Amino acid sequence: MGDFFKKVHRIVAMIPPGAVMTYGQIAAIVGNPRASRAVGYALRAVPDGGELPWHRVVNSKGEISTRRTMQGDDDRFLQRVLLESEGVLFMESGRIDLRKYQVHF
DNA sequence: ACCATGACTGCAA
DNA sequence: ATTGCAGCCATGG
Repeated sequence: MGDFFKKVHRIVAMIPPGAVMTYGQIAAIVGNPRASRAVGYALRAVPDGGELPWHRVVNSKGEISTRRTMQGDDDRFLQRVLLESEGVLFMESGRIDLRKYQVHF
C-alpha cells in the first residue's frame, strides 16, 4: 500500500461521528487537491469490519457514492444506515446538507 | 516505463 | 434535474 493511501486513512480516522468529509477535501488535505478520485480508490482498499469510519466520506454533492459492483447497493444502504445512526439527516433528494455536517480541518 | 482502472469533480448541453 | 465528458491521479499488473 502506498504512502498516499496511508495519509488518506489517517485523515478519515479523524472524522468525528455525525460528521462527514468529501473526497476532494481529503485529497486537498493530504497534499493533492486533484487526487479526489484516488481517495476513493484508497477507501476501496479499506477492510470491512475495521475501525476506519469509511462511511463518513461522501462526494462533493453530499451524495453517497460506492463501487459499481453487486455489493455496491448493499454498501450504499449500509453507509446510509451508519450515518443516520450517528444523527446525520438525509434530505428527500437522497443527499445530506454539507453545510451542516462537513467538518473542516 | 506504459496502460487500464475507478467509492471524483466541474462544466456544458 | 440528467447525461455526458474531459481532466486528474495513485495503484497494480
